[in-house]
Amino acid sequence: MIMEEWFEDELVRELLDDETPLFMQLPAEDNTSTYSSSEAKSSTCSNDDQSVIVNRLTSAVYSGPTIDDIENALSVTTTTTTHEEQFSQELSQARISLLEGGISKVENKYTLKIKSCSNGSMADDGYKWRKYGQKFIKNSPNPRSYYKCTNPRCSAKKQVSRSCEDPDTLIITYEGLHLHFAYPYFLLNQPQQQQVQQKPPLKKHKKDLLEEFHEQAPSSNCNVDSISTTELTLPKPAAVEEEEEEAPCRPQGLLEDMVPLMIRNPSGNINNNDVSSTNNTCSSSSSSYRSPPTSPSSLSWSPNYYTYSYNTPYMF
DNA sequence: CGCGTTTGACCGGCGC
DNA sequence: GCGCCGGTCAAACGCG
Repeated sequence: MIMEEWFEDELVRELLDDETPLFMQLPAEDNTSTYSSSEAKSSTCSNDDQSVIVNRLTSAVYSGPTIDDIENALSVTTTTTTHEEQFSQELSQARISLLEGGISKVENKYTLKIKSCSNGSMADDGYKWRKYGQKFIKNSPNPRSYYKCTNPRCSAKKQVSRSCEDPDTLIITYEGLHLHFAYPYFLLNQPQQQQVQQKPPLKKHKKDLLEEFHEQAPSSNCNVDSISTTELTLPKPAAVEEEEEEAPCRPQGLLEDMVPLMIRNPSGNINNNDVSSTNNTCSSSSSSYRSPPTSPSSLSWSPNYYTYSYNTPYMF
């Protein structure tokens, strides 16, 4: 499945970025025990690499690509530049590391196993969810809760249940994407937009991007203080910026943003620093919101249903 | 009063 | 066909 491969590559790409997930970042007042996403961040990829990669990934998707186009764009064997070759190797190596680190792909879902907070609330992944159901699962003493992304344009869902083996471990299964974030990359079908897209995106300073993001999401809550730098580094097509009002495509983050970021460390030593940071963001997932919901869109996506199991020594 | 949660009913898939 | 099970819906409820 091409799209699955794309998401998998995205996952690995995220893992290659040494960035802090939104919900792993400390509040502004307390960032001493963990690395700062903006300061300590030292991506393994250069800006040029990232530009090439992002261009490669995005242009392959939203320009109405054929399967061949996507395959060519994503192929680790058909890269033509040394940058891409290097990144492909990194992708492969990181993928291997992920698998060795206990992450497995099962039935197209992202399944995260994390230690819960003492108060029982789940990890804050930076999105606002609405609980729409709860079920008692057979052979499990713990009910499973069902959440939907509150963004009316987003079909992302997640299920939260407690592990039978360890009551402190939450099992969060993400289904689908926060696709509204990706709209800018999927809606550009017009030639001029495509042309713009295929240009290397203009790199803005992180500060500028941060300000831009704040302008876009003024009502975001505390977590906006620590906006995912992944989002910030993603290029925002100029054409989209110009047409944003007419066709609201405000980024809110991809599922790939939070899941792979949560499992940032492919070698499995996601503890200590990151864990301490999650401690401080241990609020209900419904307590934060990256950006206000926008108008509904008919665009929906059949969930790219990935399963990544991840059992960490998290202590929230 | 608005928003989010709770909870029971309903539905569809699957196995027997 | 029937029952089980997981997922979804929607009315009722609670809270700020």
